[in-house]
This record gives sequence, C-alpha cells and structure tokens, in this order.
Amino acid sequence: MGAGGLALNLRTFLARPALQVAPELLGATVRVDSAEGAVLIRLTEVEAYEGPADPASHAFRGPTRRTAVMFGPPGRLYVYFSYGMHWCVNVVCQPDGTAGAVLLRAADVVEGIELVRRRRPGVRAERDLARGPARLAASLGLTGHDDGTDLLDPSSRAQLVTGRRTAEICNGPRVGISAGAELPWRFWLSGAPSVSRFRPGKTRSGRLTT
DNA sequence: TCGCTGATCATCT
DNA sequence: GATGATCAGCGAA
Repeated sequence: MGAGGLALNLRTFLARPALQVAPELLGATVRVDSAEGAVLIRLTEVEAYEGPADPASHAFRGPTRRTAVMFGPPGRLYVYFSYGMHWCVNVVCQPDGTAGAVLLRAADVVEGIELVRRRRPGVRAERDLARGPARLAASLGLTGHDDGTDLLDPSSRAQLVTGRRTAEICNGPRVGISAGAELPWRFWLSGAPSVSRFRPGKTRSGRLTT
C-alpha cells in the first residue's frame, strides 16, 4: 500500500478541529521505537484542546516558544513538561497556522510490555502502566526531546496508526483544569480498564449515557 | 475507595 | 514570583 497516500489521508483527518478528531482517535495505536525496542499502545482516553477560543488550552494566549508546535501543521507531537516532573503528550490538529491539539490521557499497552515495565518499575497492575497522561508519556519513553516529531513521517521514531474502535465512546468534563472545566471535551472508550478514574465534580452518580 | 498533600521546575507575567 | 492539561503515598472511613 502507498504509505504516502495513507499519510496524506491521516494529515487531512487531523487537519480538523480537535473536538472532531479526539473521539475518532480512540482505538488508534501509537508506536514508538527506541534503542531498547518498540512500544505499541492503543488509545482509550483523550481530551480535546482547541486554539485561542479555549481558555484551558496552552494556545489560549496566542503562540509562545513552548506552544509553537500547536500552531504548526497537524500530525506532530506537542510534548510539554508539567508540575516540574511529568511529561504530557498531545497530537496537533487543525491546519497549519491554527492551534489545536488532542491530549493523550490513557492507553492499553499492546506490545513491548516488558520494556514498559522496565520503564515504570513498581507498577503492578497492567492497566496502570499508561493510565494518566504522564504515565502514558513515561510508558512510551517520550520527553521534550520529542516535541515537534511528525507522527506521519515514516522516518520518525513515533508513528500514529488509525485503528478500529471496539467499544462505545463516552464523554465528560476534562480533568485537572480550572478554566473551561465544564466543557465535556474528554472522551474515553466505555469499559476500558486503563481509563483514568478521576471524576471531577465529585458526583458519585456521574453516570454518563451509554 | 476517597480525599489531601508534597514534590519540583519550565514557562510566562 | 506564581502557576500548573500530574502522580504517588498516605490516612481515614
């Protein structure tokens, strides 16, 4: 098959608002190669961050040195350092010149689980390996060094492969933000064991439509 | 299972 | 100088 054509379709797929792209990324896989081996994960939870219109987005106040990648072409990784100790990974959306990104919040490890366990010693449950944005980044071995990596360039060590969804999609409020927290822009696969347990709002009966 | 807290630093005001 | 798209560990219920 023509890898170039596939990449072109993916580019078009990603050059849309994050709100549209985010739910469709669920079930897709991300592969990251390294000297130690490859790790393959299947996305189970994501969050949409739009551009300047979204008060919770890093792009809210326009482009800065850190957020420059978000304003560039779609299909690249936006990796940022958070809370002084964690890395978080986004996939850039929207056409070149417009900001938007999808935060990768959780995933199931499909391949390379031995390597992931070496990277995350002390984690027992398999579902916890990549549950949460910082854990996901750690599992993949991604850091600020990978900021700007083009997921659609075959020579990149990180690759995005669209996949078939196998479960229903749920949505709800985003996690860990103050502004725009009421927007239901977090999406996850129903019943996926690796989905974050965080439920902001403290509503115990936070049952979302099936 | 839930809720609180400390750790720790790049980025921006 | 303040802030944060977080996590792990702890104690209480």
